[in-house]
Amino acid sequence: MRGRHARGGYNTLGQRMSSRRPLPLAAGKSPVVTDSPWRASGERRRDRELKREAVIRAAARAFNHKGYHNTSLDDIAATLEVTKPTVYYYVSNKEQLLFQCFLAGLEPIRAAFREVKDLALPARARLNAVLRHYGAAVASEFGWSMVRAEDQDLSPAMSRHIKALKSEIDQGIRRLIREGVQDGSIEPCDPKMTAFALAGALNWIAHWYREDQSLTGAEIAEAFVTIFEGGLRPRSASQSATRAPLRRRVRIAR
Amino acid sequence: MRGRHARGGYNTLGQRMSSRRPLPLAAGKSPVVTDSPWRASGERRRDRELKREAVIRAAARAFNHKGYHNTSLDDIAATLEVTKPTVYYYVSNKEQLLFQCFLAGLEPIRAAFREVKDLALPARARLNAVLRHYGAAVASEFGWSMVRAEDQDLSPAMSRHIKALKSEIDQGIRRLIREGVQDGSIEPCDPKMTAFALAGALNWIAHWYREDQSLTGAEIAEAFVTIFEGGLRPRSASQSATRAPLRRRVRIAR
DNA sequence: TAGAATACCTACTCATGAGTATGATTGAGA
DNA sequence: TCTCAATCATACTCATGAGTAGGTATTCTA
Repeated sequence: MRGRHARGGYNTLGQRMSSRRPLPLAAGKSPVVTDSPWRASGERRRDRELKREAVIRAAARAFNHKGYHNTSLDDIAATLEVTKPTVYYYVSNKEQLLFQCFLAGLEPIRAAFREVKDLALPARARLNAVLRHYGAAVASEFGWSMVRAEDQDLSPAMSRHIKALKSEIDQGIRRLIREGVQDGSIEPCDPKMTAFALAGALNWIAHWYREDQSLTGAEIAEAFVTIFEGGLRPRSASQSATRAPLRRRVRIAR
Repeated sequence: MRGRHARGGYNTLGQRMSSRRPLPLAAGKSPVVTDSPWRASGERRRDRELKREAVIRAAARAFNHKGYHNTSLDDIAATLEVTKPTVYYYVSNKEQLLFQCFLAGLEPIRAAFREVKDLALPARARLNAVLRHYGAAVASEFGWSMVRAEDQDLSPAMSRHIKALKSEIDQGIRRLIREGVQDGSIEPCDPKMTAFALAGALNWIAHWYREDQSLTGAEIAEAFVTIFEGGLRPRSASQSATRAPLRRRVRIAR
């Protein structure tokens, strides 16, 4: 039932589609909105997988825009210009829908880990590459489903499943950090806390990206990586860090 | 039908608020009072403000535990061992309830800004102090309401209100970063992106803190500040980052 | 001690939305 | 062309939960 989700179908999901009618959410930089495979012509076409993906993508957009609980399956159906039973024809229930969105968003991150696995680079560089993909994924239309979906909304079984997948990513990041500390490319640190900090900063993109799309997800990730790498404390040889000029004790007018 | 909650189950998270006056409740770290003001004795006491705060605290715990949409006002009432109309006697509606939780969580952060305002310290030190309070607030029982509450769940007016309050915090962080860059205590950087990264990492605590309470919120914030300050790239002169040992080279990409 | 104000409860209304039973229609293969 | 499976719609069921109407009990006050 959920067999073919990750095989090769979703790598195109996050990026390009075309449309004629502007949908509620303006999907960012790339001038894109989807049109449903239904609207195309009067005929009833048989493209099960294509339509199924369209349903998932429409759901992702709706969740991203209104949240999971404020999105009804009637809404999603209306977006696609079909009716609710049609949606249920392609997906078993709302929870599955959210889960599929989650998987679609997660896949590029897992791909990034695989891609980086055998690269002849210090671990910090490999970590950075993963983080860039991570940021792009979180800023994608599936970002909400990956990041903001609450495990309380899911059945226990599915909650466990999602937690396992998230944990896999988390462990991957920690592992890269550990390797970096070992090969000297990363300053010694607590891998667990560092992973939390990095992933948190990136995950949070899903909370504000809709408001401010002046940068792409990858660009944001790039900026974050720069910040994390350098650190806030000045690196200049002057060592002004510990002896920065003190302020005068005055109130500064706002 | 949702099962009833155990009566004394939430003690470990409990926090006491300064039961003073109509002042908003704060997410301090003082020890516990879990009992609802109702079940104390058979008599019907008249402590409107105290009871109101108990309602808000119970709501915060429930939201934190099950999410906003999965928490009914009947649930909250059951926790307090009263009925739903009693809850409505103290708060006008569910949205207000969430808003009050939000305010309760936010207050300590605003207080931290005020507290730090006139300190004779470099801006980086003042920023760190704020971030520590920030982390503690996010890990408090009001953390969920501050961080994970979706603006889609709120009326437009209230959404604007909350956004304004959040923006105030954001601007405060950016300001401290700018000051730090000017007084030389912070490495030159983009204040906006840096603020996003810092706040994001800290906000994310609200997503995982329930699962892992091995550290207090302040301790987590402390660890994060250390990471942020130092940066990932090694500072020791001996270990040049760009010259870290390469792994076996299998493939070169990107 | 008799109102009056406060505090609380029982028992509703009503809207929403997930999910389905059932039947109609269409496309593809024979 | 004829059939059957795939596709899709109409029109429901049913559970949940926000919010309320109206009454009861308790405490305060004059």
